[in-house]
Amino acid sequence: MPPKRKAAAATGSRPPKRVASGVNTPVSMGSSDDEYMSDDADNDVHEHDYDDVVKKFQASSYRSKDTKPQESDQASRLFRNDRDLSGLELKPDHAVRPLWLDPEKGRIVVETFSPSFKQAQNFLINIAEPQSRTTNVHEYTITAHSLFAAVSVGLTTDDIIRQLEVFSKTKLPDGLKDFIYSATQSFGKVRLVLKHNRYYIESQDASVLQMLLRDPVIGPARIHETDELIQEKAPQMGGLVIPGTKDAAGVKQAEAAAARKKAARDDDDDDEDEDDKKDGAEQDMTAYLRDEDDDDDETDQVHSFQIDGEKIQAVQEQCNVKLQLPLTEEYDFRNDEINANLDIDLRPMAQIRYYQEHALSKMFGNGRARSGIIVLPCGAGKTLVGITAACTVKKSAIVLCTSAMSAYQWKNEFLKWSNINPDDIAIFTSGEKEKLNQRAGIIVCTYSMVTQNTRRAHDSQQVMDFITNREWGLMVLDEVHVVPAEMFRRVTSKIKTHSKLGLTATLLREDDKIKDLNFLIGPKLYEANWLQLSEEGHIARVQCAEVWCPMTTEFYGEYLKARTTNKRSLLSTMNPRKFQACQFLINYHENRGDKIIVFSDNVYALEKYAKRLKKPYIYGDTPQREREMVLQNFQQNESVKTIFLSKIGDTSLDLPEATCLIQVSSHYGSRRQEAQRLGRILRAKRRNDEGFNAFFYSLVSKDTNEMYYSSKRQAFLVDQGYSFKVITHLTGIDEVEGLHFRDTSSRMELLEDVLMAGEESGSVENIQDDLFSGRQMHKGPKGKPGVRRTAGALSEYAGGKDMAYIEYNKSRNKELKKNKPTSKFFKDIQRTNEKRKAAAKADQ
DNA sequence: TATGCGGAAA
DNA sequence: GATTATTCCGCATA
Repeated sequence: MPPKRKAAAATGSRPPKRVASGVNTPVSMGSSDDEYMSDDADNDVHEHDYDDVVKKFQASSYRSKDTKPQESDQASRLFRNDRDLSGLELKPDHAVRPLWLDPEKGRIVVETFSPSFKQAQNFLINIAEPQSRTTNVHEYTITAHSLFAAVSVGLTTDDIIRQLEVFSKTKLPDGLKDFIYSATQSFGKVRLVLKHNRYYIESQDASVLQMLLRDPVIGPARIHETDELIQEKAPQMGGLVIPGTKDAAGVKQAEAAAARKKAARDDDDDDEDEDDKKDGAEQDMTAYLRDEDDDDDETDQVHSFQIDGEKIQAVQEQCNVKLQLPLTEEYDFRNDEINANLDIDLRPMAQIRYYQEHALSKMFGNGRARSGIIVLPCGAGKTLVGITAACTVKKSAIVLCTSAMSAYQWKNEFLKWSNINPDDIAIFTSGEKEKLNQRAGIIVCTYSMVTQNTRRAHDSQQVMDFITNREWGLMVLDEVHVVPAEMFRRVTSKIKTHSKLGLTATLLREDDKIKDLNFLIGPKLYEANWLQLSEEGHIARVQCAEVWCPMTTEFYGEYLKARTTNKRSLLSTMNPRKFQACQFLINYHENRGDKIIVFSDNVYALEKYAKRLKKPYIYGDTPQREREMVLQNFQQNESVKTIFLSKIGDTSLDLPEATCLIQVSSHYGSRRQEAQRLGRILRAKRRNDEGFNAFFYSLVSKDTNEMYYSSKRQAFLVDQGYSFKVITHLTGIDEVEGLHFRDTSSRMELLEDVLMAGEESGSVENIQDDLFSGRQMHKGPKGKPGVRRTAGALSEYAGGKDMAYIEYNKSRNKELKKNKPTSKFFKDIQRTNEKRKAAAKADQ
């Protein structure tokens, strides 16, 4: 039975204000939070309702593991027929409405061919998680987090309900409605603020704070100044101009500021919708955004208590995940008198694109800086978004990136797009430690520099102190999908910042940590549609294809015999037919005038392919100088049309010349890697040429594991709307001049070579063998390719010995795991194992 | 230049 | 269904 909702409730009417006099005032969350509850006596009933609804939806859509359905529910489920949509009457004009709502799962299906699709999409992107986007139908899910994101960008509960109602083909199911009401009630009530280098939890409703203080995690995190809550006047706000927007470029600031408030809200719909004719129903839709400032102006008092900066993450997690009461982080930077202003503005030449403006207006929509994540495809101008954000806040900013190289690029972009004084921006990496003397400035550094926990070089310690001891206005986290990792998440607790902006192209990880970003950084504020951007010419159009290469009989025979996955993957990568396909494609595209990048994760294969085709290649061990030389030649030298890259090239290598991409081997099924590789060619310089197309080939050996991985990897891109063509035969491949491995003997030669390499990387035998032969390991990538070896009696001995070693560690692992099953611990054991192995090797 | 650490992945 | 174990890569430091 769906929980009842109190009718009077609905609209934004404010609950009677409660101000607790002391810590001891008991208060229940249900009552204090519930705007439509006026009667305290009903508390229990309502609390139950709330739980029930939330649980129901969590169970189905968000965290199915955490909730056990009640037994009564389970039974009733059997008799109920939820899939029967006959109860949900279609509206008479359902044909023009694009949404199907699944009441049970919080799932929303939108028809892309509907006349109001664009509007619906714009709206859905705010309130729901995209699940898949295919040609005719896109699928979204409403979760507590997606609703939080919606509320954070300024939508009210009513807005959400009303819009859903308008777009839906059916009457809005009560269950869904209740869920939205329940979940959104608590949002935006509690803020995390940074003042004078201290963190405070702040709310207009003191009773909520009292409730938080009784929480076993949050309570102990409090720093007691007094037992009383702090009370102060709530800040006021005014208009704001984001630099680089049409408004800012134009006339007077004052005028613009006034207009801006309106524009920030209307933009959402108007920009793309101009081409659509609006009927009555749709006009409703554009009027939904409320005046966000109203809420805050009504109240003049806020209450707060201080919490330990060290425990921020735990508190945030507790609030977000356990209590369903996410902490809002908003930085009222214009009224920040304490931190020095930074003299920075966008150069007049910098005109930001509409989707960048959209993204930024989500962030600054109410005149303050909200923390959150912006998702844009590679090459769509993430950097410029970050820079514009910094120019809006005009306070000290810290930019974190994954590599030293990208730190360097960030600095250059800042100098290019903004008028910042070169003295006010510094790079902090192991290679470069520039000093920043000003009161306000920008530091660009790598994640690892900040997260380093072991002893530091002297000067690096100094800079680190400088970073940790001050208050930052804005922290930009580039490639934010790396942050959930155990190590990297430390940055958010170490550095004190008022607002955080996460940037990424692929909000994906293969583990389930991505949702941690919700409390580590903030909700997702904006996500662009790849296909739409490429249709509009902001990123390149891409033809994706999967080339199926049959295995040669010799190779497939060995493939079936192979024991280790290692050997198997090597065999399928080195499949001569695949090599030929690669050669053919390179040949074909070089003649077309394309610049080609070939990716191979396997270093051995990379080297073989590149050497045989006489192309330059770069992998991890390639010295910096050689890298630069190769890259520069690729960009500028006509005769260098193709380069080979290992996974070194996955991220943050800017190669705007590349127009064609061939993937030879790609370990495993990482969707993120696939997407990021595709990103390498999205910024192709020639993308705006008439009829220009970039190409993305994935070479797959038939009937091997690669087939399975390949489909997994493509999942993300397919969801983004890319379609993969399958090519089973490359016409004209036999006419290629100098095609390798035409005859059996050369193929056998290759096979032998591969088998030997396979054994070597198969790990065990070669160690002994090498010592036996008395030869030094060939210098190469971690001793992989090179010296030839045979396996014999000795290697059996070695293998046996090694097995004993492995067994030993296995049991030890188990033992240790009993005591402390954390993955961190497990990792440490692995490390010591590896070390021991290396030591054992050295001993002999 | 070599070492060690941490991350990503099925 | 949770767990596993190996490989490569990049950064920071000595």
